[in-house]
Amino acid sequence: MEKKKYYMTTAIAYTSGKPHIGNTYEIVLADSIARFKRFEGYEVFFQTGTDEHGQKIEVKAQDAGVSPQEYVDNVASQIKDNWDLMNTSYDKFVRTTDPYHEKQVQKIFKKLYEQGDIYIGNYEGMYCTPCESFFTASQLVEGKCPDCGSECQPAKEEAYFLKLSKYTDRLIEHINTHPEFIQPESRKNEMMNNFLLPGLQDLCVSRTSFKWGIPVDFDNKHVVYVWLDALSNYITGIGYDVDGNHEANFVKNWPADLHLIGKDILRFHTIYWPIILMALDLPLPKQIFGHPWLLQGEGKMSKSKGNVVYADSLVKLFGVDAVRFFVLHEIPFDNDGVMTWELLVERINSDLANTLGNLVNRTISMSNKYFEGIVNNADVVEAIDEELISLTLATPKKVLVKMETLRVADAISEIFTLFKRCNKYIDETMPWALAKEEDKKPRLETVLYNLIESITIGTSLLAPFMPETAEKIFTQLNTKARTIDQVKEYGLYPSKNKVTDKPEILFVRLDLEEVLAKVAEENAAEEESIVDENVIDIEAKPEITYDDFAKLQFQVGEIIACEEVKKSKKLLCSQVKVGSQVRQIVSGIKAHYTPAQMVGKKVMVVMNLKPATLAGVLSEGMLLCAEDADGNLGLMIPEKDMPAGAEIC
RNA sequence: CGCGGGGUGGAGCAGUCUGGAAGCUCGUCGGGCUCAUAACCCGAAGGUCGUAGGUUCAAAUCCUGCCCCCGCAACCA
Repeated sequence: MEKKKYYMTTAIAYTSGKPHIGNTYEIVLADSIARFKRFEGYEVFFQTGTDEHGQKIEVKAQDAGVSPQEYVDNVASQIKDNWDLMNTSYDKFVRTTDPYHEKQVQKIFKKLYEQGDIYIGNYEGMYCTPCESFFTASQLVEGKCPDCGSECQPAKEEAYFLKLSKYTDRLIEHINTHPEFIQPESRKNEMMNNFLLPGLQDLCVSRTSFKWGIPVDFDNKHVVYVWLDALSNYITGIGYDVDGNHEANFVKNWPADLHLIGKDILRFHTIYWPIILMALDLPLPKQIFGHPWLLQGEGKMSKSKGNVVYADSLVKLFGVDAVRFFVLHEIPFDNDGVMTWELLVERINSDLANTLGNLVNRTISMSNKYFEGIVNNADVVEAIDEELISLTLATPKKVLVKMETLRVADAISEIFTLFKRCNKYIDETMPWALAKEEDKKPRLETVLYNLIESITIGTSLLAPFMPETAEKIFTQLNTKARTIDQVKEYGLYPSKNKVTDKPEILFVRLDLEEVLAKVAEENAAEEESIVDENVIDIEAKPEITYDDFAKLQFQVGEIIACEEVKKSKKLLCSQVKVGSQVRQIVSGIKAHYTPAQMVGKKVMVVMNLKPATLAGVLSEGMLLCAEDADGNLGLMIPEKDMPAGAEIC
């Protein structure tokens, strides 16, 4: 019988830097689903990879003093190593710099252009020269660049656009008739209400402001927009060909059964990607699942907070399967999960060491102690066995049901419920008491047999999530993983089989204090290595003339009053005395100064900036601050006391 | 009235769609057991399910107002 195919992908990872545990979560989640589908009998093709083009990478490479290709080669191999470290069973690792991918993307672009879905037009907008970026009128902040604040000029640039509007109705129709298309469902409403129903603007799908991308082959000034490039990997990676000479893999596997992605990029996958596919006349993927995020302690993990955790250091501390277990178990379904060292240690101790590890250990120990490791089903059944057996047989179905809707955390919980029941069964049957009476030996054999059988079935179900641990348990029990059909039958463990005589501890109990100490040690070591790099390089702006400079008027201002701007999270409104006049100036520094701290300070003010209204409050100038890499702001204050109004020149 | 998520015993969560005795894990306290990784098993304490109203025989669950927290967006002159 032909196996049913299952094609799934993760998002491809952007190669701007080393992946942290949040990125790693996605690949582990995907891997568990892939392994489980294989267990269920599907022929799975599991694709992942890296997204390697774009301005950001061009800039990063420049900063690092290497070519973009060298830069992405390096990061891509880090990412791949990371995926391998987590023991992920992908079938294909795509890189968007792979020649076959680049070639197909060029062909896709050309095809869409030739059939009129991509047209050349003018990108009209406000152009910021220093940033080399276009902005729409609504993005601009009072005529200034939202990124750097410099003056933007209305400008036109030749660019290619994808006609989204043409396919909007079809997409809305598809989403409405396929409730499983966007998951979880709450995300579907978000996409509908925010983007689709208000109407889509055509998407600009080419860039001329940087070079690191796939060139448009019939118009070399342009490179293909990174998202068009990146999304295409889902078809190019399995051998799509624009001219129809597809590889067998594509014919077999498209459409994808699942795109697993982070919830932040749902818009690209549920709107742009389906439209691209419609334009290519290809069927749409069956399901797009936007998974939640793994947060660490207080707030998101971020480099600036110094609390980024990388998979490799976690693996070093806890082992691959403990990390896999934690991220899978801790992220429910449509809520973000939180990671703290306390939670990590708690989960490892209570679920892995106590419930599972100890269960396997005590069971094997008893087998050795009472029967030299020989397991035998003497078939001396008592009523008490029924509960264990029926739960064991019910568990596979429960797990299948949870996995059907990708509720991985719930599926794992079902398996651990079974292991807990096994522990209880030991207390109920009291093997050590049976061992004291010679004529109870057959009953004792049966009890141990039941335990080993239930553990074998539970472990077979656990294997997709914790493959290494499952393998260890099977080795200790001297048996193999059951197939999907074999877990539905009780009593397949062969009688007279011998378990290992020296069971190894599967998971060592951890001491929170020790773990925290190790973590602190590692952090300290890392900080030392970066401590002397406390300088910042920013992107250079074009040279200006003295005349340009002379246009600016800076003066010392004294803050005589300051209050928070209502309805705003970041803004403070200050009354600033400059000479004989008082200016009202709004600044985005609430996070760094309280109104009380502001009052009395003599600061540097840009006087001749066009007044603007921020959050409904008039601002007649700008207070200058220095900003560090973490976004901390410090006001510029004259080194000597100067009168309010003194010119800065 | 920008969009969205959330507020359930000390901590972390499920339950809310499809009203019908408030559940899980950890922690605390008491007990049991000794095969095992001070583990395992049993029991107890602890919650007016954010708040104020409404619908209902019955509300954590449905409706309305309000308060608080967290993302994103917008403000970062």
